Amino acid sequence: MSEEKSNKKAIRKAVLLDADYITRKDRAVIRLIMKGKKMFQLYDGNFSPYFYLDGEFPDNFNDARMVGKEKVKKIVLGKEKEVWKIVARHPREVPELREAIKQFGETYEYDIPFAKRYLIDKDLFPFMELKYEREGKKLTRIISKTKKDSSLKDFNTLVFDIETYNPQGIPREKQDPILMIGYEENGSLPQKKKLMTSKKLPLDFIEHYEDEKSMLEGFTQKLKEKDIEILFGYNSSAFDLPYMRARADALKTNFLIGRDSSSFKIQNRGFYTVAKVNGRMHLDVYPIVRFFGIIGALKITSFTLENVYAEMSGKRKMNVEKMKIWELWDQKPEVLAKYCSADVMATSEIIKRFIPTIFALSKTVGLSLFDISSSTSSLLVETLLMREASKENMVSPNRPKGYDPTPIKGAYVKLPEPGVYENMIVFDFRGLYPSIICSHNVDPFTIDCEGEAFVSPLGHRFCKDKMGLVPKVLGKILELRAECKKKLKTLSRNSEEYEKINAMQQALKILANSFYGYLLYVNSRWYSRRCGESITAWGRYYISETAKKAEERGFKVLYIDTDSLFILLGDKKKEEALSFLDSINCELPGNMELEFEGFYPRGVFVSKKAEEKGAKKKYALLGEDGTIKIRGFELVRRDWARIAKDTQKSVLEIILKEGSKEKAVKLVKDVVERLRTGEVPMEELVIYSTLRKKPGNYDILSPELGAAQKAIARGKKIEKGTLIGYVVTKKGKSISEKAELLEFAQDYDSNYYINHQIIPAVMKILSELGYSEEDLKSWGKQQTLDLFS
DNA sequence: GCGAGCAGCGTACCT
DNA sequence: ACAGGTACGCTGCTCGCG
Repeated sequence: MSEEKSNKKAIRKAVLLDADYITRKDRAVIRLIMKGKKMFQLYDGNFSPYFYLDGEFPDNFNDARMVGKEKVKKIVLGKEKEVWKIVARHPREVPELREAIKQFGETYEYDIPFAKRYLIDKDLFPFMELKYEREGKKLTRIISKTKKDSSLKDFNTLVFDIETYNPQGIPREKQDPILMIGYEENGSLPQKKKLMTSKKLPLDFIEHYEDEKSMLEGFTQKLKEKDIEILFGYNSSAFDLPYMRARADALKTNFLIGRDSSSFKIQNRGFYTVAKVNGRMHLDVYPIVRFFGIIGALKITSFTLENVYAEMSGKRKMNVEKMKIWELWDQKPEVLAKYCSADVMATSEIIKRFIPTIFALSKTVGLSLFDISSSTSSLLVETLLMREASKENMVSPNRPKGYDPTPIKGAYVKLPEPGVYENMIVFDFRGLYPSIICSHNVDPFTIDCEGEAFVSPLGHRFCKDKMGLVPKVLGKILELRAECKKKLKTLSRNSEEYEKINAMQQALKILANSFYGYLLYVNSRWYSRRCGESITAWGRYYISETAKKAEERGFKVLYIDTDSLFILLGDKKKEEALSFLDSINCELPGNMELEFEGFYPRGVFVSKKAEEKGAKKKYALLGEDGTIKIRGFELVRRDWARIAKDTQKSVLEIILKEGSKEKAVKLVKDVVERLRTGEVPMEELVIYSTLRKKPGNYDILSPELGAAQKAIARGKKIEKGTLIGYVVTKKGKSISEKAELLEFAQDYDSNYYINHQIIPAVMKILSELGYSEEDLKSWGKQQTLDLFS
């Protein structure tokens, strides 16, 4: 039976992937990106843009851009009201029409993208399988929808990476050719790894092309032939794709990678620019990895492909000097080929790790994979809330116009007494803020109500009888996550099902943890200072109450930070601490729960620099299995030289595991000696720091800015956001004068590294083990070097 | 004109 | 372009002294 060109009504099934809209005869038509056996498009012309007005029109009001209006009953800012639903002629006219109408009252939901509006109104989510009726390419009716358990393996995927000639260091797209295109289809099957290039190389994965032009054309052809549905790259939106298109232009050919033989469009989305390809999903892994970094799910300091792969897998991938790629091509092209191939492999590994969570987020939130890939956590929460608001017949609130810039009072952090301790137990509240929100019905529209209420320590009242939208949505997320966790226990690790549910669980965790921040984010629709400050006030209340009760039970509370509690076991048994835990949990409201985090035979808290007081957020704990948990120390910071970090780490390990001050001092002495004799390689002396502003916008000349300025003078391109890796050299007075990028540094200032890096990093810890104040002072005043000679 | 002392800029970290 | 709490190095200013 032929499906083509049939104008008869037909019933079909296919999976929804994304939606956007096109304009036909001045009308906006929704375009659904679907996948049956193949990806295709379906059109729905029966949907119009609209927004709401809470106010009254003058009788004679007329506007050609307004094609309809009706009174509807809605819940607006928590109150039931009659408002006007105003239907616009075309989405692009909505802003203008709203301008014309806003004088008559408060307008709402005028800034929701049209396709997003469609998905929300129809309650459609990506990866739903739709059973629908169509006439040709027109969708006439959705008969049913079911959530589909799609994952990466259901798609034809291609991961790619290009290498370019760069005799000037940075490749120039008008003249420097693309040398190779490495790619891999459908996961990491070795036989699917290939490399397109114009040199004939004795490697089994080479696909030879006559020249650069035919290689580019071959790539486009490949996407078509293999019917690629998801195209992955690393930083491909900013580099690979634009470069390929520029080369195609220069070579007078096309770069039409879309299913409809279009090219791609660069979209600016907040932080990131992403390249949108029609009819295929292009997903740039770089912004995805950045997202995981920003929310703290991936704790790394640099987001280069090399570093992400190394940190994620613990393996090192083959690397080459970027500046010398052109030389490799000329002299050792097979090395370059292997490198390119290694980049593809690394990208592919990163995809395996992160894309399942992106799928889970997409299914849960209802944004397409492409949208999720450039999303922020606030957008995720907001989309969830808007969808639920729509179901509850609520109008989504507008973003706040003005706000109080003074921050609200946040978490409680207890000042620790510096010292080395034995036998500590750490408890923490499981999802403290999310559980407070749900257990106390914290919502911008349940606040300050009459009647029964949860009263926050600040006196804000959250009513008990009407559940707010925020706790309702968050509660569902928490419930779903609990179900996932339960199911995971019944599954064997490494199974496909486990992976999928684990990814879902991770996605739900990301979402749950984003609600508190969202409520205080100044551009959020549900912004509420009073909710935010109530949450932290409850947080402070519960953690300090718990500490108080621990003290009453005879435990010494060493340290508290936000939701975690460090207690000293003293002469008590572990069981006693655990029964204390139970007693706390009996009294906690709702889904709040204190958890046993761990037992630590030994731990160290240090004092603040140049002060007797303890330092907060800086400690090291030795676990029962011998692992050491380190927080806040210089050694976890990227703006300290590796030599200092490594030394500090060794000192910590010696102190915690062996308790030997002498051994630690000996080690420090050796390092100082190596520094003094110039044996330490430059790489261990690099200090990394980001220029968060434009180089010209600083009031103060910091070392990293000094290094950057000198590099700029030598023709390097350095802009806002660049990570500067510098070495402190001998030349100059101030540190900023001495600082040079690693690549330009000729020598290093051993005095600086000894007195400003090694000594401060280790003295803190050593001083907790018997170094007296006198020792400390004499270290500071005397020639530091003498002490070590 | 110069060094000591200090405030505040700036970054990265913790939960 | 999700929050607030915190440490701390460095710069560049003020101040006191000469």
